[in-house]
Amino acid sequence: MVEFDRCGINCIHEEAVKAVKEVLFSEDVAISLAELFKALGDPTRVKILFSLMTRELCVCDISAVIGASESAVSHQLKILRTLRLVKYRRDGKILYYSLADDHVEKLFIQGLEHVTE
Amino acid sequence: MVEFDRCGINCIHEEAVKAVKEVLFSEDVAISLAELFKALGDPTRVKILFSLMTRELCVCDISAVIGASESAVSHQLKILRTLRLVKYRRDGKILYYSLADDHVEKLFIQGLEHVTE
DNA sequence: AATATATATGAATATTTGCTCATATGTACT
DNA sequence: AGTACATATGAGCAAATATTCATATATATT
Repeated sequence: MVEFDRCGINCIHEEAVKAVKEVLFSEDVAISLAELFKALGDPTRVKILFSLMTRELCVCDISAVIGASESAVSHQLKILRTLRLVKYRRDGKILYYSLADDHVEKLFIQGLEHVTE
Repeated sequence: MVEFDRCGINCIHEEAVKAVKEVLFSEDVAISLAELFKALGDPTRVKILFSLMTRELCVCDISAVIGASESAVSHQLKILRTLRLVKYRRDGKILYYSLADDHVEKLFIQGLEHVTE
């Protein structure tokens, strides 16, 4: 077994590093989690999602509510769709967007708990 | 009162827009929330935080566990510190980092629920 | 004081990202 | 078929970001 001695005796805690590494999830999971949080990590997307917590809305409504161009909203909605955070139904020319499930709400509640503390 | 008619009758749902706007949190809260999630939205920081879920670790340990340079880890730790996601205690030359509270764990659990579904 | 070590910080750089503008797609209506 | 409208998409650009490298700071040891 290779000794870990890049730092002095007191720095690298060999057992700790090994123990943590054993528990560590896969690289893939880390990346997926980061992607999810990154999607939530933009003011425009936060506002879109928060708007949708109230009720389903079309792109045009969202644009009016949050004060962003329809194109910008559409681009952001694509990201949220890809991550299955929102879904939509079509009614004629209009697409009504809504939250895909209750995960976003739960994450927002947890997040707000941290932010407003 | 100003009529909202940028789109045709069927597009902008005036009552919906007004109702949602009334409920909408402040711009500041949206930005704070986005900042929090953005901090969680990077693979390196996800790995750092996940490592710390196991036990407290020094910078050097974290670097070894996640396979990133100590400088990179230190830079990311600064961001996590600023957002009060991690704290540290000093023991001589070594700084031991740990999670600031249980918010991160809760957010990760919620996030994983969405990702692994 | 001088040296070594653990970590922090600043500058520089390459990549990513969010927006705008122009254009395309899909649906409804005539 | 042709027009209008709601939304999507692609290219281009400015701003943000994560890393590396060099240097600074803080603590311990001699």
